[in-house]
Amino acid sequence: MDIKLKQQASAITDLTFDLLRCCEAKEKLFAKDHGLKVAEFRCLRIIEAGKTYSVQELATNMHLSPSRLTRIIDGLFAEKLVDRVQSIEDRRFAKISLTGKGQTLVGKLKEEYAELHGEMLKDISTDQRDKIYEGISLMGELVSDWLVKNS
Amino acid sequence: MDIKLKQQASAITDLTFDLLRCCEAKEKLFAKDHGLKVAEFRCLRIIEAGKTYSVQELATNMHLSPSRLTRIIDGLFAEKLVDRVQSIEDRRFAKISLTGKGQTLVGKLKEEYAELHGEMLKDISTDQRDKIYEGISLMGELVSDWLVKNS
DNA sequence: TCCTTTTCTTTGCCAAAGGCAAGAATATTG
DNA sequence: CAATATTCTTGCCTTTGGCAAAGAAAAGGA
Repeated sequence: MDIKLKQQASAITDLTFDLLRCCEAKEKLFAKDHGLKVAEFRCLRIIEAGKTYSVQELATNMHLSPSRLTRIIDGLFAEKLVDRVQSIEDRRFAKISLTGKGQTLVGKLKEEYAELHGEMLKDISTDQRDKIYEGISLMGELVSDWLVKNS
Repeated sequence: MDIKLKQQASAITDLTFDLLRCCEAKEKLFAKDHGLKVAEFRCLRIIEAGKTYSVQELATNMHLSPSRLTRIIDGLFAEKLVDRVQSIEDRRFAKISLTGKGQTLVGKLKEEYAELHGEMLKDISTDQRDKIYEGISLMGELVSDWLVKNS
C-alpha cells in the first residue's frame, strides 16, 4: 500500500516537473506573440473586468511579493491597461482595475489563449479531455492546499 | 460538439494556469530549503548518475538557451556537483556529468521531492492518484507536441 | 592541403523577474 | 495624542534568461 503511494508520488513528481517546463515555455511564447512580458500577461489574466483589486490581493493570487506587483502594475499603468486609484474608504489601499483598453486586450488574450489550448486538445476525445480536466483539477487543489500549510 | 471543446479548453486553460503558479511556488520553496537556486535544482534533477550530457542536450531538455545553461553549469561546477570535461571524440562538445557529491545530492533531492508529493497525495485514494497521473500525463504530451510544432 | 562553412560552447552585455528592507502615508488602538 | 499596525512604494540587490559575437574544433569542398 505504502509502496503504491511511493510509486505514484514519484511518477507524478516527474510528470508535473515536465509539464511545468512545457507550460512555462508555452506562456513565454504566447506572451511574446502578444507583445507582453510574461509577468504582465500573468497579471492581466487574473484581473476581471469591472472588479478592483488591492496590490496584496494580486500578489497573493500570483504568489509574488507586493513590491514585485507594484512594478508589474507600473508597467501596465504606463501602457494604460490598468487604472490605479487610491481607495477612498482606506487610503492605504490601491484600487487596481482594467481600463477600457485593458478590458479589450484581456478579452482578446483569454479568447486566444483558450483557442491555443483548443488547438492542442482538438485531436483527442471528449472523454480524454475530461480526464485531463479532472486530473489537473485534483492536482491543483492538492498543491494549493499544500502551499497554504507549508509556507 | 465544437462548443463542448471550447468549454473544455477554456476550463483546462484556467486550471493549468493556476497549477503552474502553485508548482512554481512549490519548486521555489523546495530549492530554497535545500540551499539551491531554482535553476540549479531544475538542472540537477534531469542529470542521471553515470550519464554524460552536452550543453545542448541539457538546454533542450530544460527549454533554455545554451548560454543560460553554461551559466547554470558554472554554478554547479563551482560547487563541485558536476564535472565538465571536453569530449575526446569531438572536442567541441562538453561532457557534463554528476560528481560523487552531485550523485549523493541528486539522490537525496529526488527522494525528498517525491516524499513531498507523497505528502500531498497521501490523503486521497489510489484511484484518484491514478486520475491525476493520467490527466497530467495526457496534458504533458499535448503541450510538448504543441511546442515542437509551434516554436 | 588550404580555405570556407558549420557546429558547439563560452563570454559580454543587456533585459526581465523577483525579493528584502527601509520609508511614507494612512488606520487603528491604548 | 502617542504608539502600533497596515498598505504600498522605492532603492538596491540577486536570479533568471536571451542575443550576438568570439573561440575552438570539425567537416567539406576545390
